Amino acid sequence: MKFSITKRLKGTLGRVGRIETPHGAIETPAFIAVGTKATVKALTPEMVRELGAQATLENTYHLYLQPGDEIVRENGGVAKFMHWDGPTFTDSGGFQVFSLGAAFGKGVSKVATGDVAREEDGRAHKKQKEDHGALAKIDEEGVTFKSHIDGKTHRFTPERSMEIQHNLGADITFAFDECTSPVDPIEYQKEALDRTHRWAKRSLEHHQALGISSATGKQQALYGVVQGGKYRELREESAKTLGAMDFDGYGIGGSFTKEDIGTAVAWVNALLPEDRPRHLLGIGEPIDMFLGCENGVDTFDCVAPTRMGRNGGVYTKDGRLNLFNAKFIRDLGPIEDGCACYTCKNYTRSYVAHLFRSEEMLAGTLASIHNLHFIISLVDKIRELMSEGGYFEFKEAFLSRYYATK
RNA sequence: GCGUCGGUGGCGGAGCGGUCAAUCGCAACAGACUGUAAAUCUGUCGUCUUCGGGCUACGUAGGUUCGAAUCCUACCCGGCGCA
Repeated sequence: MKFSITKRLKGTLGRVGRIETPHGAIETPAFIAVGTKATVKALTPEMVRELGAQATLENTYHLYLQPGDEIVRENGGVAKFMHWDGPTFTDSGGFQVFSLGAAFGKGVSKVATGDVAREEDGRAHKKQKEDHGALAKIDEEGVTFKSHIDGKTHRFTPERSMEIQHNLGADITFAFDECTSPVDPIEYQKEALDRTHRWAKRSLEHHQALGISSATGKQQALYGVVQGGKYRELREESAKTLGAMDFDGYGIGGSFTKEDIGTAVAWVNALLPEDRPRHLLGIGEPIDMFLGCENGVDTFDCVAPTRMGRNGGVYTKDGRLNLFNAKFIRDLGPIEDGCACYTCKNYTRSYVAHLFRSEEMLAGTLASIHNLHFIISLVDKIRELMSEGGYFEFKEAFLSRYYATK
């Protein structure tokens, strides 16, 4: 992998650049589509390409459990397996340590808002009662967890995650980390951070020992993952510690409070080596794209566009809409006026609302196309303006319209 | 005509003397969703409300009872069976 910076946004940490991987280049900043189980849900790779995605991000935990990383390797690696002809990333499975461990049954989102500690997500709570507790337990060596599919016990260590990711064969991989809960106390955040740093070192050493991907025969890049929650001293310590290691790039892992995303990213990126790309893990609301880009993030990934899309939520320049609302039943306009996506060029809100109400699969497909196109082209626009000027004017106009009271 | 079973909130369908404005589905209305245990989940869902409660309700009309969606009588309507 090669990374080059072509332009900087004056007075900020922001930069415009290019990541070259064995399977193609990524112009940055860029939004990466999430395809956890080797598919961007509801979309074919051709659709994903057409709506503007430059790369996709798959998941180690999910593909290890199903179909198994050996099978993906036999298929020539995850990109070939899923018929995606561009660059790919794989997350390490570290996030699942959080979502199946600390966050299990507590309704704690990675982006905390308000009284998360006391709120209980009904769905997770119900599942917890069925399954009698968290599925993951952490120790110094790694994580023991139960499959959410069949309950069987498995174990991940940094070394194991690297082996699996080498079998999956993505161009860019991540070190095995622990994503803490936003409600964990600072003492635990510190303990987890130190462990994540030891895991980072072990990930890097094992990655180097493994050499080229057994699936593709290509050299893979490895990103270390900065943690530290909302605490500045921990974030900075993490950036310095990992920055001193020989990673190809860096992931910035959550957990933040919503207000702190921009500041936490700035603390970290001020200290990370400038010549290596940074990926902000799992962040994807429109406002976050601005905060990330001007604070030196090069790539993002997030499930929000596709998950929300499947649930009837769509982004527009005038804010988010819920296509299940009665007011759209007879709305003959496109989801978003002036949008160039396939969905908006060909269908009315009325039609897509009908598909959602009648539970037709195409609903999720059309909404996912629009949402991914929306967020990808937003980041594309940001990249263009960071390079050619007009970024701040655009940001102000966009956000004031997006958040205008309707 | 006789017999029999049944008529419950927008729909389906529980309840069969009190704790019933009435379990539960569906539909409807709104909300949540940020490295995907997610085509998932949550709330509201007779009516009025100063959110304490009030009012009207279980085909219709009477009756029994302290008390009825639940028991009795008549009638109306529907399914089935027999003529």
